[in-house]
Amino acid sequence: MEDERRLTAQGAERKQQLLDCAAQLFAERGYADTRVIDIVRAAGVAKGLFYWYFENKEQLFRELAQDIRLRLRRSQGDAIDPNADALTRIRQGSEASVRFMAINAPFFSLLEVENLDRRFVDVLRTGTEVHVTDVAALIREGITAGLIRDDDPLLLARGVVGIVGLYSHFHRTGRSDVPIDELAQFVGRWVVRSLAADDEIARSVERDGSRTRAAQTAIGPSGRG
Amino acid sequence: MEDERRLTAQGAERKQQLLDCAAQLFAERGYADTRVIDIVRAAGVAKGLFYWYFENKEQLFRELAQDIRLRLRRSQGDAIDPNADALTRIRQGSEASVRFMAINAPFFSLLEVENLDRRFVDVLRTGTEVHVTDVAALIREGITAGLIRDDDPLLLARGVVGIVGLYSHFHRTGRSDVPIDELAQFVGRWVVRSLAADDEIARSVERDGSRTRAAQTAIGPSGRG
Amino acid sequence: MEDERRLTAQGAERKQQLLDCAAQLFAERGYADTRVIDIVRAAGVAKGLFYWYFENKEQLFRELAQDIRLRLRRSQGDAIDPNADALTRIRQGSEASVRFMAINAPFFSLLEVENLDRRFVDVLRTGTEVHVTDVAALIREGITAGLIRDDDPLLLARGVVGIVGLYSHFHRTGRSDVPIDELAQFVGRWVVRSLAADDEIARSVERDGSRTRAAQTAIGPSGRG
Amino acid sequence: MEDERRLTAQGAERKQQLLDCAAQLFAERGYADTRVIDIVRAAGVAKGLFYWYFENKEQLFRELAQDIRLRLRRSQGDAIDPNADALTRIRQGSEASVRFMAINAPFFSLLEVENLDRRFVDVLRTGTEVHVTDVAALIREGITAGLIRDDDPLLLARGVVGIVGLYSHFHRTGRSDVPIDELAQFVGRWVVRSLAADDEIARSVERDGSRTRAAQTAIGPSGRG
DNA sequence: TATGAATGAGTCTTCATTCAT
DNA sequence: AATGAATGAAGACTCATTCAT
Repeated sequence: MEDERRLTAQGAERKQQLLDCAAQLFAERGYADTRVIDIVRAAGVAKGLFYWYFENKEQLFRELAQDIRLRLRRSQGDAIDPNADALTRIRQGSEASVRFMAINAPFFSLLEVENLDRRFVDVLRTGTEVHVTDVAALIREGITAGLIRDDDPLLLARGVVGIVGLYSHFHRTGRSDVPIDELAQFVGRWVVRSLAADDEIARSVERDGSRTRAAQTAIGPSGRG
Repeated sequence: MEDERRLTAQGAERKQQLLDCAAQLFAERGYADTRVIDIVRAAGVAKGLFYWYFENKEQLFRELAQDIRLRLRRSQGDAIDPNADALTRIRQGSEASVRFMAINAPFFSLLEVENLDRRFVDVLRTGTEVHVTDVAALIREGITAGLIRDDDPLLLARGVVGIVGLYSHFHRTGRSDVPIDELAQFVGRWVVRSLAADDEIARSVERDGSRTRAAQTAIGPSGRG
Repeated sequence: MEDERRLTAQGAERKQQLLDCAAQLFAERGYADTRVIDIVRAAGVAKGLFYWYFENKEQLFRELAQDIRLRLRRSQGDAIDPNADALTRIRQGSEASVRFMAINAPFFSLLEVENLDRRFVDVLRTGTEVHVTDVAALIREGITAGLIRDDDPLLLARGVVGIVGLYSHFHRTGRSDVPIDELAQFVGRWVVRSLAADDEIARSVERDGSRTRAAQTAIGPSGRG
Repeated sequence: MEDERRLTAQGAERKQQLLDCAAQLFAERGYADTRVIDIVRAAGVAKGLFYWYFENKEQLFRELAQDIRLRLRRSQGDAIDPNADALTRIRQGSEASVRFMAINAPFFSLLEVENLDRRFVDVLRTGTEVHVTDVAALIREGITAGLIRDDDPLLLARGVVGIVGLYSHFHRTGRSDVPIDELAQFVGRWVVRSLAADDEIARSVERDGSRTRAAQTAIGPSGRG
C-alpha cells in the first residue's frame, strides 16, 4: 500500500472532519451501529469519498483510537506536578483524568468498545497498558519511598487506572449525578486510601489539597466536548 | 403476549440446550458475531426451532442475562458469613465474586456488553444496580459501626462492585497471570483498604483470615466453565 | 389418497369448526395473511391437527369456497318467485343476492380472492360461471318474451352478476352508507333498466313491487353473520 | 425523510426500468408471488440496487399504482369530446376506458389487488374514488339536463366505474372472446341504458354513433401492452 | 384423534466496499 | 478529490408442512 499519501491542506481538513464526525457517532451509537453512510452524511460528503481517505471502517476506528490515546497522554502530562511525591502525583493524575474524561466524554466512550469487539483488542488494550505502565512506575517509586503499601505494583496500577475509567463511565452514562469536581475528589480519595501505606500518609496526601492543575482543554475540534 | 408457553420436560431441556450453546458462543465471539445459525448448529437442531423457543436473538440474550444474574446472586448469598461484621462481609462477597466469575468466565464476559450495546443497557444495568444496592446497604451498616470511612455509600458501593468486575475481566482476558486465589485476596485487600475507617480496622479485617467459603460450583451445565 | 375419510360426529364438528374459523380469518385479513397457526389458534386446537382434517391450507380454502357456492345457490333458489316473468325473476334474484351477501359478508369477501391468487381461479371462477349461466338462461327467456332488449345474453348475464357483486363489495367495505334495503332496490332498478326492452316494461317490472322474498337466513354456524 | 433524492438521468432511467419490470411481473404472477430478486433479475441488476431506488417492495408498488392512476386519468381526458352532452361523455369515457384497459392490460391487473391486500387499500381506493367523483359530476349534470334518470348520483357513478372495470377484467382474463371494439360498444350501451331517463334519449345517445376518439396509446415503455 | 416439537426452504433487508465517471 | 451508482455476501426471521409420541 502506498498509504502514506500526501494530503493537501484541504484534504487533511476533510479527513479530520470525517474522523470527528465518526468519533461523535461512534460515541453516540457504538461502532457497529454506526454505518459508513452515517459518517459521510454527517460530514456532508459522498459515500465514495470515505474510501479515498480510509482503507475501511475499521482503519478509521484504529486511527481514531490512536489519536485519542495520544491526546490523553499529552494532557495528562500537563496535569501533574513534577515535584510532588509519587502518591500525590497518582492522585493528581487520577483526579485530572476523571475531569478530563468527563469533558471529552464522547471520545472516551469509544474506548469501551474494547470489551466487545475482538477486532480492536490490540489497539485499545495497548493504549490502556501504556497508561498502566506509567502508573506502575509511580507506584514502585511510592513503595520504595514508603508511601505506598507493599503489594504487586502492576495489579495496583491496573486497579487505579480501572477505577478512574469506571467512575468516568458512571458519570458519562448518567449514573452519577455527583458534580464532576466532587467526583474527581472522591476518586482521588479512593485511590489514595487504596494505596497509602498507612492512615497518616493517606491523610497528609489528602490534606495537601493543592488543587490539581485543571486539564480543561477539550480535545477535538474547537467547540466540541 | 401468550408467550408463557408450557414446555414439556423435553422442551425445557432443548431450550436450555440452546441457551447454553448461545452463552458459549456469545462469550467466545460476542453477541453480534454470533449468528442464529451458529447457535442452532451448535445445538444440532434446525434454524426454525430457534424461533419456537425464543422470539428472536435479542430475547434469548435477555433471558440469558437474567438467568446469570439470578445465579450470581444466589451464589453470593452462599458465600457470605451472616454473622461477620459488614466490612468482612463485603470482603468475603468480593473475594467470592472474583472466584465465582473466574470459574464462570464465559458467562460473565457477556455482561460486559453492557458498556456497548444500547439495546441491553436495561437488563444489564438493572442487574448491576441490584448488586450495588446490596453493597451500599452493607456500607451504610459499616459506617454506622465505625468500620468504614464516612463517604458517599452509593459511590463507594459502585466502586466496590466495579473493581471486582474489573479484576475479573483482567483475569478472564488473560491480562493477569496471578493465580485466582491470590487475585481474590488481592481484591479483598484492596476493597478493605479503600473502605476501612482506619489502619487498625483494615488490618484486623484482613488478619481475620477466615477463608471465605468457597463458591466453587460452576453455573451452567455440568462440566462447563 | 384415501381422502374420503369417514369422520365421526365429533370429527365432522371439529372440521367444521376449523372451516368456520378459517372463513372468518380469511375474510378479515385475506388468504395470504392468515397463517395456519392463526386458524388453529382461533379454533383452540394444536397445529398438527390441521393436517389431520385438511391436506393443506389450499385445500381448506377450496373446500370453503365450494361450500359457500352451494349455500348461495340453494338460498337463491328460495328467493325467487317461480311464477314471475324472467325479468322480474332476475330482479328478485339480484335484490335477494345483495341482501344475502350483506348478511353473509365475511363469506363473500373470500370470493374476491379470485382476482389476486392464480391458484384459485378455477374454483372461484367456476362458481361464478354457474351463476352466470343461470342468469343467461333467464335472459334468453326474457328476450324471447320481448321483455329484454336483444343483446348478447352471456355478456348481459356477466354484467348482472358482476353488478350485484360490485355493490355488495361496496357495502361490505363500507363505501356505501345506504341502508341495505335501499341498496338492494337500487340494484334491482339498475338491472331492470339495463335489460328492459323499453321504458314501459321497465316501469311495470319496477312497479310490481312485490317484495322479493327475503333471504335473511345467514349461512354458517348459528350465531355468525 | 430526506428521500426526495435527486436522480441523474441514468438513475431515473434505471429506476423506471425497475418499475417496468416489476409491473410486468406483478401483473403476471401477482404481488406476493413476485420476489424482489425476480424484479432485479429481470432488470439485470444486483439485489442491493433495488434498495437504492426503493425503500422496499411495498413502496415500489405504491409508486407504480400512483403512476398508473395518473396515466389513466390523463388518457381519459383525451378521449372525451368536451362539447358533447353529459350522457354521451359518460358513454365515450366508458368505451374509451374499456379499450384503454384492454390495451394496457398488465397494468390494470395490478389495480385489482385492491380487493385483497389490506395494505394497499388506501392507494388503490383513492384512485378509484377520484374516477367515481368525476363520473358523479357528469351524472349530476345529466340529471339536471333531464338526460339521466333521477337516482343517487354517487351510487350510479360507482356502478358505471365498476361495470367498466368488470368487463375489462373479463376481457383481460379471457372470459370474453368478443372483440374489444364490440365489447366497448356493448359496455357503452349498457351504461347508457342504465342511466338514460327514457328510451328515446337512450336511443339518441346510442345512435349518435360519433366514434369515441380512440385512446390507443399504450402506456408504459414503447412496445409493452 | 391430538399434541407439541422439529424442519428448512424461502424472502426481505442491510451495509461495507468497489467502480465508472 | 469527489460523486452517485452498483455489487453481493450475509443475516434475521417466517411459516407451511412433517413427525414422534
